[in-house]
Amino acid sequence: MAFFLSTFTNKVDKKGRVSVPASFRSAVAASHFPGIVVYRPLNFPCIEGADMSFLEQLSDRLYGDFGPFNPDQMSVATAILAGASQLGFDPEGRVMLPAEMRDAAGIDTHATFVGLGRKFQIWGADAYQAHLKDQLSHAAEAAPKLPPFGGGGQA
Amino acid sequence: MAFFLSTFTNKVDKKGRVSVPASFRSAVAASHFPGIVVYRPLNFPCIEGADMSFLEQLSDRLYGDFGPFNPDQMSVATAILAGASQLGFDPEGRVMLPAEMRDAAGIDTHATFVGLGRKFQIWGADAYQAHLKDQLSHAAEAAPKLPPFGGGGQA
DNA sequence: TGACCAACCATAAAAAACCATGGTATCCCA
DNA sequence: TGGGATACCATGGTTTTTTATGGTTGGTCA
Repeated sequence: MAFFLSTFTNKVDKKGRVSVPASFRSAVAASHFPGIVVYRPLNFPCIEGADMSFLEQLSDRLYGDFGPFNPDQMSVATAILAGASQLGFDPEGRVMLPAEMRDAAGIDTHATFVGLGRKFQIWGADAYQAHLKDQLSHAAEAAPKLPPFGGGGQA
Repeated sequence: MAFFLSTFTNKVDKKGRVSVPASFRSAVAASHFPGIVVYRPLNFPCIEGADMSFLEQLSDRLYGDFGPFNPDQMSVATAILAGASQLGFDPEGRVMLPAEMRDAAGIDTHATFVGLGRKFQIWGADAYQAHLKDQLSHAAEAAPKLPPFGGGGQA
């Protein structure tokens, strides 16, 4: 499955087009759908995206963990999957962000793409600066509670 | 997974390129991505690096142990993955260190690669001299306090 | 016809590939 | 064992390609 790293800030032109970072494009190139899938996360004022198989896996997991007729599952599936969009690349590797998502995320002239492993986020450039600060201080507390991983050291 | 040993100091040219030690290169050669992945550790003024599967493992482990929307998971993922970069080798085995990382680590003209097993660090050559001194004296005190490990005997 | 959307073309900046070189350690053979 | 040849590695500069970005054109649907 695709893997996303690093942070990139690109410009949104007046037609709403944004270049998807080249490394993100090549990450999803192998996928069945040649583009990205975006949705509104529940907990942050931003857009989240991934390749198609990530959403398929998320769906499978919801059904697997809760069963197909569980109310919690249904509400989460509706909130995420029903609002999702497939965005194809134009010949230059750009996408058009849906207007409602852009508004919801407060994306104006500059969009920041944030690689988070199997998925990524898209923030308004200014909002992300503040968010990053929060996350870093939160991570300092949260990191020791998380399971250790390779290298034998603190990451 | 790749394994890194020894210490090497190489020159950084004015374009920010550094030769990755040959033994580090061959360590990651088997990996899917032909290059290294670097990120800013939380606790030291240096750069840390590993092969791609190290970060994939970290990411998948976070997503596996917690739901995909857990706040602790998200903050750590943001701190590490969003600040990470994939650095591909040029045909001569060099990488371009991102400017912000070079600044954050105080790397000027000479970069010191420090093998630490599953991962490695990159320091400014001068800063590393001081750091090494600290670590050595600290290790002498810390070693006896470590719990015994493998083989059944005292280390 | 007018608004919207998708492809096309152009350009400047940044990144990657290419080519050349000097030094060092290693191998081979007399 | 000595000396030359050789392979490898780190380094520097130049060229080519990619990427991000802006504008323009053509088509489509209401």
